[in-house]
Amino acid sequence: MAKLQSVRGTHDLIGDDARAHLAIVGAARDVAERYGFSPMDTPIFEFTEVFKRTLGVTSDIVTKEMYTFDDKGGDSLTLRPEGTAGIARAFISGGLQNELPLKCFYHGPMFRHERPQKGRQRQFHQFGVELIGVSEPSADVEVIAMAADILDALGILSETKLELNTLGDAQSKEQYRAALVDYFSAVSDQLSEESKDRLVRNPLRILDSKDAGDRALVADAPIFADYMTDDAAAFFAAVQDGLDTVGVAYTRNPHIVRGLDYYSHTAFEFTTEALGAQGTVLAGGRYDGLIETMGGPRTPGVGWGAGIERLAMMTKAPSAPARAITLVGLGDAGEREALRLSRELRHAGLTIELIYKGGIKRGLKRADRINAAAAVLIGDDELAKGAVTVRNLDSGEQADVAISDLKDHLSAYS
RNA sequence: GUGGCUGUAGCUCAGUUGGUUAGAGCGCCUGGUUGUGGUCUAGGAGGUCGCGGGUUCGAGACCCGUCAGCCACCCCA
Repeated sequence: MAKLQSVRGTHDLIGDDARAHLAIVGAARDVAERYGFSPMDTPIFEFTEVFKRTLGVTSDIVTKEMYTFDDKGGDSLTLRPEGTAGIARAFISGGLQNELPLKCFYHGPMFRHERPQKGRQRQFHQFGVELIGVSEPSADVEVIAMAADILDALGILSETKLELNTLGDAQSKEQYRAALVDYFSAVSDQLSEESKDRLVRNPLRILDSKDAGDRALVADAPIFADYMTDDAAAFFAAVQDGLDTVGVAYTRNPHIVRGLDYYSHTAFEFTTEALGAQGTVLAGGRYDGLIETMGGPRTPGVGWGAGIERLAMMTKAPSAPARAITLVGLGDAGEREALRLSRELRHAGLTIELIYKGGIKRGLKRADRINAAAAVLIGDDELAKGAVTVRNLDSGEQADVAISDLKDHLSAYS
């Protein structure tokens, strides 16, 4: 590191970029609260075991993408790569089992050691929701409908497509997996190198391969529907019926495979063509086995996570903040009065920008640059009369205003 | 982890087959205007040419390495 620079794949959020993130979180939160979800904030690092156990030891995230380190006490800790595991851990260790259903939302930074590209950073931000303790398909429907409402609130729902799939229950999943291994093993010499690897680690992934040769093989592969239990099929039918009922459009995509091992039944992604290769903007599913896997009581759950950076790339520029009024103090007495007035006027609800140094010219120039609505000139001439000069920066008109009337006069600008 | 493209001023970029003191626009600062912004105008500041090594009489340019950015693969939000 020859030069002071940010760590690869990390990014500073400045001004409008930071504003865009806040706007997305704010909009998502408003919708989530209307659905009866409450905020929840868990630590950004956990014992490594929390993620190893839940995400599946074969997943790429665990095997090569986690920021793991030993702390001074010798414990292995990991910066969270996603949000659900921490929530599940808090659910178990925090005694929340008696408050079912638990409906919560969260947002914050996540960390994954991947090669950066468009829509992908090593530190990125997610907004997510979890609904824990409800095994009915209406929970899946509600959580998906909320996602659609949030995208709509952000004005980008029409640019996305909801893709829906089911992974079935544990039994369906296991039988199908075995069938796939049988099928692909017989033709493994025709598979791409990557898919040969997938065959061992995660055969479902082969279904999602972009390799042309793989795709030809996938076309004749066993289909999941033939291996689904009646219960799993009924559940999926109920979810689809529910989405139809609430009016959320979707397309079936049998090749959607969630990357994290804890998913079962419903899996879904909101995708877009607008962001290049990383088109998934919000994704989630049902994870009925997760909490039990972690050592808690058997408790169902469903939720999703959304990439705030990806959403930000799709939303328009955030609405500009309120136009300010600048206070330009001239001379010692004027500067002191400007300082005093700045606080008084802010208390009155006005957006005040104080000019810290320089004369009137510099003050007005700065006022212009920040797109202020008006400038208040406070100098010896004015103070002698107990007044100030208010200049409308759009029209150029000026008015003498008594200091006692200033608050009322300026309120016309906001 | 693999591959392709790219690193020159605060920003966007130009820089000829390697040649003397590295440029432009925007932005910034100062003056024209001793208390009046935007427009105009005159001037000014600002550069380890990402970093390290090599080739050469001579490197911003060519070669190697490295770091970073972008894009794609992988994977994922």
